[in-house]
Amino acid sequence: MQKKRAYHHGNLRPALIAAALEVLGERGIAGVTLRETARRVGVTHAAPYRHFADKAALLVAVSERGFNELYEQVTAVYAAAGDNPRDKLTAMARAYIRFAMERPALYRLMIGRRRFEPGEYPSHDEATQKSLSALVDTIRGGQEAGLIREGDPDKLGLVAWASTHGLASILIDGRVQRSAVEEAQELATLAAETLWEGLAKRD
Amino acid sequence: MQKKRAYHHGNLRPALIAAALEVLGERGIAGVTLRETARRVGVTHAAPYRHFADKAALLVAVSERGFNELYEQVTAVYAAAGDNPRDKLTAMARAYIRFAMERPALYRLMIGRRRFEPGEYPSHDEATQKSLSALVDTIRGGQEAGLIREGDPDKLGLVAWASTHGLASILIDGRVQRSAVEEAQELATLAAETLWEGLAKRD
DNA sequence: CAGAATAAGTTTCCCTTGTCAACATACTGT
DNA sequence: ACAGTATGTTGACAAGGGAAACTTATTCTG
Repeated sequence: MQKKRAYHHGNLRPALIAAALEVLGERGIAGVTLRETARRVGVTHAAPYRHFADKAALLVAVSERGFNELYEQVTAVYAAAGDNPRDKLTAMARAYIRFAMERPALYRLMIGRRRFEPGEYPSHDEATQKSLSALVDTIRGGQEAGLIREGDPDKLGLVAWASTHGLASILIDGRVQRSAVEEAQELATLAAETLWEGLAKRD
Repeated sequence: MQKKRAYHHGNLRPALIAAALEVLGERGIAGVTLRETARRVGVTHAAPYRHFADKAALLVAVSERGFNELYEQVTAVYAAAGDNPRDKLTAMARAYIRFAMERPALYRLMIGRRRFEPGEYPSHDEATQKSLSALVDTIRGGQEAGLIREGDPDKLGLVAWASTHGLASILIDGRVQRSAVEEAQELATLAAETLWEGLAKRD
């Protein structure tokens, strides 16, 4: 069944998302073009409009997939790490940084200036939220265990996320030389530990 | 002298930078177009090429200006804050966040994916470095005063910068509701204090 | 099972943009 | 004055996003 690809592709939407992801990896975010994406799937440049309102919608879909993958990776290490909130935090930071380092363009797409109003793509919002929940959970857990100081867990979570995201962002944008994944992991650990100390409850 | 604008503009280069900065503020980074910029200055669409190799070069020039302004604002509060490194750090973080909140598109341009190879625009590299020096200086100062733990000041500075930049980035990309400048300042303070605690030397 | 809807692609067009080449004009130094 | 050089202008091109009109498959009804 050589899938001669009749008039109808069959499942163009996911195919487009995959192709866009591919282009994203090869040429970066500015290199993602509706036409090139369509080309790769073997369809004309206007075909995508049957599945996405516009280019932004396609990018949002790609971004959403990215968040889902990030979620999986982060929760995996979250579960694998011991009960110690500190270890969980460090493990998550490392996984987060690793994700960003391995797929910089995707990460930038996900985290960069949002291309839509909140509520416009509910499933994307949801995927974003999910990805961050483990972090806030950890902080809440640390507070309950008396290890982390009092304070709105959402705000503390924001601070925690910010420091990790900031490091990822700086690393992938090459504003710093040490951009090898391994060294990045060290820095992730350093940042996570610094963060933990900063959040810790003082006796 | 109505500056009928003869054939020669006179100082097109700075005018273009200013115009681009204006467009950047109004329409965001994607809205900055060579043609629109030229239009605002009252010059034809190809004129900019006499002063900038391409669009990227213009954006780099704008970014450089941004870094110089950031530098001024940060060093101003750095100097104004007392001798206490902790206060200096907090003041700088607040100034940094304020800058980003007030000119989000410019900040994104400055800090986003770099559009050139290191060394390609030396003066830009320099402006970037300068802007961050105060931060590393503060950390070094804190170490000398025995307030901050040992460790490579550059690495600690990177962590410090990361947490501030991360917060700025999250705030301006609207991934969080509280985006008013005032509330952002509170978060900046929280982040800076957390950071300080994380960096502090334990007895 | 025959149509009629409808979904999914395709062709054509249009407009904007970045960039380049060829041409025009103002300034500068001699 | 005038050649040479900056600095602008015109015109052309290709690539992209997007819209409209047209074409095929699929699917749903009676």
